[in-house]
Amino acid sequence: MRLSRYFLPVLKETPAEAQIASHRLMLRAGMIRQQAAGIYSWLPLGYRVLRRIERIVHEEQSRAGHIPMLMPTLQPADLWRESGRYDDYGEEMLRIADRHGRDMLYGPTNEEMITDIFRAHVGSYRDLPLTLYHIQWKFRDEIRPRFGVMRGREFYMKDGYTFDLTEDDAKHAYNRHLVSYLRTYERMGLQAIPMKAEGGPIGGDYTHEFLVLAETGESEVFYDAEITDLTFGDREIDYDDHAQCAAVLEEFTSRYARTDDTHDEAVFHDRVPEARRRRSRGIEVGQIFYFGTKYSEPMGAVVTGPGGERVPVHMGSHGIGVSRLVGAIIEASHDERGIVWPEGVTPFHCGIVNLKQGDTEADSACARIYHALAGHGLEALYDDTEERAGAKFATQDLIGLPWRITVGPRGLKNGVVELTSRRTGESEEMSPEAAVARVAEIYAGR
RNA sequence: CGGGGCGUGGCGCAGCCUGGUAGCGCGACGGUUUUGGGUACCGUAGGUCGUAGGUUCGAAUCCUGCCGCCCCGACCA
Repeated sequence: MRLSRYFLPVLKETPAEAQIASHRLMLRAGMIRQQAAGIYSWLPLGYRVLRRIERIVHEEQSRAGHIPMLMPTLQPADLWRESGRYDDYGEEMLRIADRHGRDMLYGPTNEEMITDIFRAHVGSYRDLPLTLYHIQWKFRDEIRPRFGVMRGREFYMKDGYTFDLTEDDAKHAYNRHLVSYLRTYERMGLQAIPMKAEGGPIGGDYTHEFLVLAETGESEVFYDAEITDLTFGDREIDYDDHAQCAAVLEEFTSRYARTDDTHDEAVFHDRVPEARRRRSRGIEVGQIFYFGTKYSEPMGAVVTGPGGERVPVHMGSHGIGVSRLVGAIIEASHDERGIVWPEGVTPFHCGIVNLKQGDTEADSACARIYHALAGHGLEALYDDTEERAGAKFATQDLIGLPWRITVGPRGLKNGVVELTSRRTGESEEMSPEAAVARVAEIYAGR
């Protein structure tokens, strides 16, 4: 993409309303624009990141054998009356009436709807296990939205629903989700720690939240320092293997790690030596629940078992806050100059800065590099504007592309361009071909 | 929802207390500058002062209602 033809409304000054780094940087980098309290438009750069995160989520869900679908944002109130949550959810649910006066709501989640779909079409234990998920916009009418997309009212979320015949099978579905989530977050360059949590209005007490450690997190967290040494990496996993998934859950949840909701100071002291006790803050980027028959029973989601008996299915729901992740990643990865995107989610793989637009050598070198990168399947943001070098660098640093190739007449005289890492700030001079090859190598396999 | 604050060109702000016909910086646009970390200078455009009403000869400024936004708390994927 040539910057001169792109839509990237960067701001030099920080809008007054932004209090935390991710919100400030998303506004300054032209990623979002607030339309109402807690409601945002996603401008092209922000939209790219959102889509990349979404794609990673889809890929990892697919790997775990989960089936994508799409449910609507607006739901009929009657479904929620069946589960009893129409009243329980309270003011946080946005209620609407259509022209006929029928009660509708903008869905904050989809347990009722998926249960309705299930009961209409699934009747036998032979159809289980089943995991359906979708990625859709949700709305929770927070009393006080803040922190940009980290705590908006409208948010984009992956929510998956598991249906199993027995509690044991449902626990495996839970474990499988935990494993797939570990992979998902790692691909985004994040360490998200599963912590024992509380059910909240979704219900259920078999649940973990995934938290990214950050000063600006909404939750206070307490954990054993050893847990931050764990990584899932690229280990082989068979998602159908109950024992293997259970072992991963054991590995990642056996150490003390809890949010303030479930924290127990006595247990913390008892189980964790003082030197390893950590108290910090975290951003919740996902949560997994097993809640048994909480919805299947009242809503009649039953199947016929092997012995001919009619039994309510065991369910779980599992969420990843896709839009919130954009903010969380920035909270975890930025510096005083701007965002530092992990390679897995960056909106463009590489920036190209032409220091002397209009110089024949520089222009053609930039064009060659741009096309060579494209040949490797890599997208570059080529700054072909008439700005001064300083302004171009400042913009690059702000929007945080992990790699930058700087091209100018001075270097080209010696046959070199400069490859710079956003994260370390280190630059290296090399031929244009070598720079392209290096960037291609960095992204190989991603 | 309780407490506090703010709405003035795209962004950041001054002006309000003490009423007199709207200003600064950044940005945008047109030039000059030819430039390796937000260059300098000249010029231009852009504002129903959130909104409705009231007081007044006269309201951005004083009064009242409403709307919106932000901060602290409670709440929260």
